[in-house]
Amino acid sequence: MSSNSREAILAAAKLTAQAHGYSGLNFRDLAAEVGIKAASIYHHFPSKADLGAAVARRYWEDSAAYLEALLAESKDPAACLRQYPGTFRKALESGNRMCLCSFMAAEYDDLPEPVKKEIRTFTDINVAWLSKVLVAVTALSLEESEPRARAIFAAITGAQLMARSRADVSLYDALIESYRAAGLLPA
Amino acid sequence: MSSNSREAILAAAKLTAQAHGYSGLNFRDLAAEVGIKAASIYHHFPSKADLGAAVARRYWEDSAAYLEALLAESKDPAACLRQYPGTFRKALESGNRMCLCSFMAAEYDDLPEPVKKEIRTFTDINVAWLSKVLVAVTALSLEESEPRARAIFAAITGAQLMARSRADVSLYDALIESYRAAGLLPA
DNA sequence: CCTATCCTACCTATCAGTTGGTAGGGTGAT
DNA sequence: ATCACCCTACCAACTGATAGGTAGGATAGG
Repeated sequence: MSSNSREAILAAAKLTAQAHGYSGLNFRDLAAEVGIKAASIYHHFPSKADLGAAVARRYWEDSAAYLEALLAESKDPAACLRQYPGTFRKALESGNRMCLCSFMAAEYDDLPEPVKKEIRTFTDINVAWLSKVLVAVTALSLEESEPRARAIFAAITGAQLMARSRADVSLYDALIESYRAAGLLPA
Repeated sequence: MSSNSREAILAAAKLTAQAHGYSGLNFRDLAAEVGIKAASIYHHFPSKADLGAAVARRYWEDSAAYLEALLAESKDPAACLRQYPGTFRKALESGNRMCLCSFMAAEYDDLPEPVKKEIRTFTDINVAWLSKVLVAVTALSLEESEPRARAIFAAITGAQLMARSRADVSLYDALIESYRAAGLLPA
C-alpha cells in the first residue's frame, strides 16, 4: 500500500516500452503520465537501467502467472495451446504494441546487462511452458518438444513483428493460421 | 563515381541501423566513421528521415537484386529456397546484427512515413520472391503460396530476433531446422 | 502527552552531454 | 565563375542524472 506511484510508473513504462522500446523510455514523459516530476522517479528506481530491469521482470512475472493460471484452470492442455497466440495478439490490439521481450531483443546491443537478463527469462518461461504443454498435447518427447517450443515462440514473435509493421491485427491471425496449416502449430 | 562519400555514408548507416535501429543512427558517429564532419552529411541527405529512407531503399534494392540473381543463376528453385535462410544468417554472423526491416518494424511507431514505406517494400519483395519459388518447388497454388510465403518470412525474422537476443548463431540454425522438421519450410 | 528524530515521497533547480539541424565560409576542379 | 563538397561554429531541444530542500507521517524517549 506504501507506494502507489511505483506501480503507476511500472505500468506506464511497460506500455511505453512496448511501443517505443527501452530507448524510447524517458523520465520526463513517464513522470508526466504518472503525474509527478521526473526527478521523483529516482526515489523509486535508482537509474534507468534499474527501471528497465524492473519493468522487464514484472513483465515475465505477470506472463508466468497468467500461463500457469491458464493451465491450472482449464485442465485441457490442447485448449491452452490454442489460446497461447492470443496473448501476443492482445498487445497488437492495444495500440499496435508488441511484446516487450521482442522489442528489447532488437535493442539487445544497447541494453544494460540487468535488463538483458530479465528479457532472456521471459523467453525461457514461455519456451518452458510451451514445451510442457506440447508434451501433453502431441506425440513429441521431452527432448523433441523443447526445440519445437522454441520454434513456435520465435515464429509467433515474428508474426507479431510483421503484423505490427502493417498495423494489421488480421495479418497476425492469418500468419498463426498458416503456422497451423503448415504443421508448426497443432491444428 | 561522383560522390564516394554518399556511398560510404549509406554503407555505414546500414551497418549501424542493423545493430542499433533508426533511433540509434546519429550524424556525429556516422560522420566520424566515414571520415567527414556531421554537417557534411546534410550535403548528401537533407534530413535524418531522408537518410533513413535512402538506407532502407538501398537495402531492399540490394536484396531484390541478390534474390533475382540467385534464381537466374541456379535454375534450381529448391536449392534457392534452401539458401534463403542463409541470407538472414549473414547478418547474425556480422556482429550479431539483424535485418534492417525487422529492427525498423519494431520501431515502426517512431519512423517517418518515407522510411515506413521502404520497410514495407522490403517485406513485399521477399514475400513475392518466396511465393514465386514456392510455386515452383511445392504443390501449392499461387493463392496458397502467398500466405505460406508470409508465414515463412515472419518465422525467419522471428528466429533471427530470438537468436540475436542470445547472440547465438547456432540457435538460428536450430530454429530453421525445426521449421523444416515441422513442415513450415520444405525439407 | 510532547517533542526530537527519522523516513517516505515528492519538489525545484541545475548539470553536462547528446541530438538533429542551420548559417555561412573555404577550396579545388571544371 | 560556378558548383560540388566539405569545413567551423553554432543553436535549441532533449537526455539521464544530481544536489538540496520541503511537507507530512511514523516512532521512540522523556
